[in-house]
Amino acid sequence: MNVGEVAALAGVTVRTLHHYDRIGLLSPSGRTAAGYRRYSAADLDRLHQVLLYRELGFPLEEVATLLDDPSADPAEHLRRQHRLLRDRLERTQAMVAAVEKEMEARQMGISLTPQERFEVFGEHDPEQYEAEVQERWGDTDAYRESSRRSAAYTKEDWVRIKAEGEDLMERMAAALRAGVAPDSAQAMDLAEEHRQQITGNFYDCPPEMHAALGRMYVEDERFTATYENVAPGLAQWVSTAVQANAARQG
Amino acid sequence: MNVGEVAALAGVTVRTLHHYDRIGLLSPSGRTAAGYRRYSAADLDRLHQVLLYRELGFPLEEVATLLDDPSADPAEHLRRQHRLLRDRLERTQAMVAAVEKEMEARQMGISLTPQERFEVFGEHDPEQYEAEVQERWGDTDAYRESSRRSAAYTKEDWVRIKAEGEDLMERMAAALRAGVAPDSAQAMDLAEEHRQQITGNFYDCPPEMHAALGRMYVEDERFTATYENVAPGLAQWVSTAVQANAARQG
DNA sequence: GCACAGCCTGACGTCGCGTCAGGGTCAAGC
DNA sequence: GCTTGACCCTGACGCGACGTCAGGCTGTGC
Repeated sequence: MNVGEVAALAGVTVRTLHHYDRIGLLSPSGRTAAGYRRYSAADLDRLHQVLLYRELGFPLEEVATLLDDPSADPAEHLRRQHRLLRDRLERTQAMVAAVEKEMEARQMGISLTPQERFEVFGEHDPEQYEAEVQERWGDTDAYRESSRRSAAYTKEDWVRIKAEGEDLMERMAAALRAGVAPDSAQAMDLAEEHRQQITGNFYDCPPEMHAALGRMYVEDERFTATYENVAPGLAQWVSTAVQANAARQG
Repeated sequence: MNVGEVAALAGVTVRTLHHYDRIGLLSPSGRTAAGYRRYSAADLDRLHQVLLYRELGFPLEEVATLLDDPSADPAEHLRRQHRLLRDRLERTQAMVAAVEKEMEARQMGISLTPQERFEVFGEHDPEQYEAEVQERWGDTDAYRESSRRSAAYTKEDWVRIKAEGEDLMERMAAALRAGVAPDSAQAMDLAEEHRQQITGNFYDCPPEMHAALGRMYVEDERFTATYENVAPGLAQWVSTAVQANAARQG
């Protein structure tokens, strides 16, 4: 195959292939009399490896040493790629969860600390800056309160959404006080309404995602506090209802 | 907060913050008398947004226009980030699946086409090279079908498929050890079962294609090794049986 | 008052290509 | 046999997003 064909097949530019040739990362196994690059099936194979490692963030020089390592058979590359991809999957999931948490926090009128927000980036020691931040941003509650107000009163939409959320939470609290079991149909309906509210106002939230969110309500003290503030035991009640609803749907 | 502290908190270098200041992407809201950069909570907020969009592959200039767009409220950024992250999640999952597919294929002695391997990269026009693929790699429909079916496979499917394959191989080895002739009806039945297995699990494999596959078992050392590992002489035995079966059917 | 960590502003280097410029090649059609 | 247009070649410069000094000012603890 010629460069153009390979480029189109692999989804890269011709210039990229030229570059890889120049730096010795991927030199086509043949040339025509006129000097045209000719790529063999083995070359395509190598290109595939190159692109995978590149996608995983390796600098090209490192990719070359990896692929030229004679002690590494293809299966080893597959295993490594698999491991790295799964790492990445985990990280992306963590980031998705972080964004969802932030959305949820906004809806509930609480604001996360900078530490929480940056948690998903780089693996620094979470303890390290905690004291300092406390000192600088003052009492975290006050800081949150100020953020809450500014966030709550800027947009009208926001007010409506928040009102809907509070209305639902009130009805959930009422159900709890009335002794409705969290795994009853009525509780699950309320949970489903909660899911619909998220889906309608924020992002598509399938049942499993909702279940994960529900777990957060009891695991994260700030969410717990918000619910407990409305009615004691509500966090656990909602969490159970949400998960029961997810199980019902799944 | 000073640059160094912000840098440590956010997991970036001081130089990066200098850079963001220089290009006007993130200028700290204050400076000390000595010219030290001082970052406020709002600056951290913006930095967080910047890092998220950067992670998602946006060039910095575009990040600036996104964040400076007065018509986009925070919730809109969250929704966009959420959408993009979920896209990325899907893509990564597809890549993981592709690597797993390659691993399983290797173990089963089936090798994938370059097209299948590159599928996960860039969204090139699938029609574009169809003719060429047809010419070079054989029947397109068969390969497309293979991709289609494989795409839907879960991990359990793979386990099952692999187990079926191993079971059949074991019975073939037993037949070989029992002295069953490779061109006997019994051997041909086993070969036919092999063909059905491919057709059921991967792609429609008519007898002629199966015969070609059979030839590969002795011609390609990778396939040969897989079979010979189970029982000496098995590669040749299977190859003969497969071709006898194809002749019987044709 | 001094050591030493931390901050500043240039300014040049690097990586992974993008993007011309200037020129040869190849298959098709007239 | 000649043109046309798509494709290929090799420089060579440009660019984005920083890394990495260099040379000098600042702020804090002993």
